Amino acid sequence: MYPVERLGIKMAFENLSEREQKVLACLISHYISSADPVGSRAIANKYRLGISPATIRNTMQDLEELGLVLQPHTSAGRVPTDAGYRLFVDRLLGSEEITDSERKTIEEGISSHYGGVDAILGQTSRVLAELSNQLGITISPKMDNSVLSRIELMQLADSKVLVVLAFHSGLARTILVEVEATIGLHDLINMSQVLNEKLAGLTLGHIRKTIQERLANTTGSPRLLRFFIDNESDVWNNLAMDQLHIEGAENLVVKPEFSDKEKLQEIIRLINSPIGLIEDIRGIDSPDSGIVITIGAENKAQEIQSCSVVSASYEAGNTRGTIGVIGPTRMPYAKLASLVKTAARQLSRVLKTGRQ
Amino acid sequence: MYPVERLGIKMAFENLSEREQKVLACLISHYISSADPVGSRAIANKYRLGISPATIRNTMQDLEELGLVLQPHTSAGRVPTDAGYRLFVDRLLGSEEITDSERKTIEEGISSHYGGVDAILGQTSRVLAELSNQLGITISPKMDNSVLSRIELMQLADSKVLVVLAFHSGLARTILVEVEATIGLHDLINMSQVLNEKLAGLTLGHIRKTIQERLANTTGSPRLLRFFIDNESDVWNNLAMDQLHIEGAENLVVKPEFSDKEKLQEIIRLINSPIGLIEDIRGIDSPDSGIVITIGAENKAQEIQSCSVVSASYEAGNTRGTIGVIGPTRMPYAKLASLVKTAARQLSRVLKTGRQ
DNA sequence: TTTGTCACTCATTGGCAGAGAGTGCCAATA
DNA sequence: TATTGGCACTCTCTGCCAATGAGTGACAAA
Repeated sequence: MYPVERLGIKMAFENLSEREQKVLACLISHYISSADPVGSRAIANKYRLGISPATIRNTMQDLEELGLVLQPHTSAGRVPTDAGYRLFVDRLLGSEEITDSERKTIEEGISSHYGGVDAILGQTSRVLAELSNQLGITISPKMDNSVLSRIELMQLADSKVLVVLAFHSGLARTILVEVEATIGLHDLINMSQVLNEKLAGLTLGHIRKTIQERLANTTGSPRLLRFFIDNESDVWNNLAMDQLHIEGAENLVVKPEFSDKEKLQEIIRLINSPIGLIEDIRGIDSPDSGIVITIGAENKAQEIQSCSVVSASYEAGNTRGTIGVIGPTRMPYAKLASLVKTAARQLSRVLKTGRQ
Repeated sequence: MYPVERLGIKMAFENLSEREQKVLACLISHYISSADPVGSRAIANKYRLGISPATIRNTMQDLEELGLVLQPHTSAGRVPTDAGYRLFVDRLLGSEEITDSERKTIEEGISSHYGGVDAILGQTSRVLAELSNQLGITISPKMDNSVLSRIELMQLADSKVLVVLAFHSGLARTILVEVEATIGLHDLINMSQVLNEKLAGLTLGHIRKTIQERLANTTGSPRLLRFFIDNESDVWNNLAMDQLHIEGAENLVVKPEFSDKEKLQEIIRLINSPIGLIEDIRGIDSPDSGIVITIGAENKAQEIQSCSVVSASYEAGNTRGTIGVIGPTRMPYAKLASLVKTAARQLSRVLKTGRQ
């Protein structure tokens, strides 16, 4: 309640006895695979800690007072709380290397693709979902920091112009614009050149803010220019929206945490229109590109407050993106951490070597 | 079993008495909204047919002998069979107009978008899912029949070339190709021009078959040419693969037909990698662009044999695509038929008027 | 041919007892 | 003083049984 008390609890976290740590670790390990409340006897039998169930019971009572575990009901075993997972992840988590076959799947799955960065990200989220048995997510390189490398205009049949924007990060986006009439080839090339001169080399964020002045005295197709300049068309804001790929909904269906249909429906709805989720996950980027784990209620998005997110960032040109997995808080953190880390590294490598 | 018998049953279908038709129609209507086996009393009470429950029971026995309904167990009401739905759809289906608000949603949801045809199709499947409360699906215009309107090469940083292909149907696709080194601007323009001369105006199917001869004596970047010509790179086959958008998985979660988790998982897996589904749904295109309904086991794909598909085709340039909804056989066919029909019309209109 | 009635079937529900898992507490122990 | 074994207690889960109720099939009457 009061800061002082919270501090007290914090101190207790630090001062957990060896035994309490061990019991907590065993309990969580066991719970992660069983999904059932863990009793003292189960721990005593499965892990040879050299202490009796009665002692474990006493220890578990202490852990419960610290808010690290809880009992669903009086005569049940214990289940970790968010705080328990937090402590486990921060201080008790061993490293668990991925297998050779998993590494191979990552290297083969996350590889150059003529579909470009978008296709690679799609594949990455599929690989993450498959290997983690959770939701696999990828967020495109932060568009606002992406440097526009080229902009090209292409006349289609009728009165349509296809605008192709290529970014240093390797991303390419196309936009279809309706213009007044067929623009002459010469005019189009001319306009392309001017646009490149005025916009190429700038970040999208920069372009968004200064587009009006930059294109103020430009000549060319009025409708095309208006499309670029008018706030109403909202092109630049839309371009700046990062893309999110989520795969693996089928993995959640069979998890006991989602046996409640309402809950399952809610999260599937979130997957299909993940508005807001991007900022939430991005917000937890670590500066040193390490693994970031947010647990349960630590997540801002309402819908995933009983889930955890294991994420890492990757490099793409001069900007970064984020990948990760989402699943119930009961997840194999150590394993997923090394999975996500390996995948992020592989993704950075693929995007860097230009093998894409 | 034998053709003769099948014919017998067919004849019986044709010769259903007025009363049998009415009872079947009532039974199906009721079952569609209740999802519970329908008893004779329920029909007698809800629909004023002027006959007693006992008579209805007799009629239902006849319908069961014809294979149009069945009893899950002895003391239960009746449930329609695939054949029952088939007959209902073919001969008893009234038309049910969509509401004004639904029409409005369709017209606003399926509208021009600077994301091009792909974005419009994505929106269409979302609108279909939302209004139908089932899965909404769209299949891109048949690529093999799509006429290539322009092909453009664009030098990116490093040794990458972005190939942009625009089709008459309004679709645009980009491909990233790794080349030996930076190609001079002049060479690139030159190559673009040659490619356009040799390929523009042809269907993708035509290009696939004749690409080797067509580009045989072309000069330009060897790696780029090899990419286009080599069977190994498989570009053209991949380009020819139609895109499928499916939305609305959240709608299925709460349907009693998918209370079995295995079943739900199976269909969500299908949604995420719908290999084969495209051909199945395409295969049922009607020539006259009307509504096509396939029921239960009529579907080829194993995973949707307890589902029905309501589909219609739309026009895009000089080729066609398909849209529709998928859901359990227990679906409001009349309503969905007019929904899909309206959506297909709107989609054709949007793609035609060049407002995209 | 239609209808009312009656016996019969079968899924569902609620109550209840017993089993089992697990705890908290306490006294004995090392 | 920390640990342990024992024991009473709590709570869930399962199976069983009877009652309920929806629905049918069959048959005789209208």
